[in-house]
Amino acid sequence: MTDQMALAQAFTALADPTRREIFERVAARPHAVGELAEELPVSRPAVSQHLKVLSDAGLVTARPDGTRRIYALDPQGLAGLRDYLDGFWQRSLRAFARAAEEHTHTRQENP
Amino acid sequence: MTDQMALAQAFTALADPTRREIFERVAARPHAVGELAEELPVSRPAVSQHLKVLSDAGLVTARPDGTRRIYALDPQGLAGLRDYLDGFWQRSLRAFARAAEEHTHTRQENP
DNA sequence: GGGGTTGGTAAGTAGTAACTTACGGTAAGT
DNA sequence: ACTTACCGTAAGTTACTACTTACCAACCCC
Repeated sequence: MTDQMALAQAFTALADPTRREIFERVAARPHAVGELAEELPVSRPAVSQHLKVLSDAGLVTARPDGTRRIYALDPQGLAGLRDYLDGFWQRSLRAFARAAEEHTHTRQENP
Repeated sequence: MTDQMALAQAFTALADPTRREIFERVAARPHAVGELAEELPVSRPAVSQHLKVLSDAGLVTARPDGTRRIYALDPQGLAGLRDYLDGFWQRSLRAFARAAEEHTHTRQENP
């Protein structure tokens, strides 16, 4: 439930190109808001709003440093996303293997 | 480049709740379009449009069966998504460890 | 071949989301 | 204390997207 919500938020957050760009830069190394705004073709408030979405999705965290706010990656959020995708991946493969097996049986029974 | 495009499409595809629901049902077992439309609170054309997005993202494939079209999961697309996320995860962890190490050195040099 | 399924596409609409400018609020330097 | 730097939020606009109904094409059964 909550995992589903968090996952949906994560996917939604990473769906937007600008936000994914911000996320990747933050993941590479911590960044202040102004730094990101200088490197990107959007205004600083836009970056701020994107960071809020990423933060709500649990993908990044903010650390105050004077008047600046240093945003860094939140490994927990990324780990959760990865774990869910892994589980989903395994479940899908099982279903796939099962379907293939049934298909083989059908073919053996009706060649 | 192309991987980036595909990844963006995959994230965008899975960002929508209805589309993720469709994707999960298709991943569990192959479905026809009408089947999905019956189980979901949206019309059949809506399901068709969602399936087109998922198909363009390389997440599902369609197999004609008479007048019906059976949609099944595309393991390659899911594998690509998983691999990219894994790579991204490892890169991020490395950057994180590096930053932590530098932070430790700083603290040791300036206790 | 006609009637009945099954699905993809076109056109139109309502809701949402990404962006902008403008403003307020907090911390550091002089 | 006053200014300066940095950031988040509010309000408004534009673009996109998810959905609907209507229509058309392809395939199976009689």
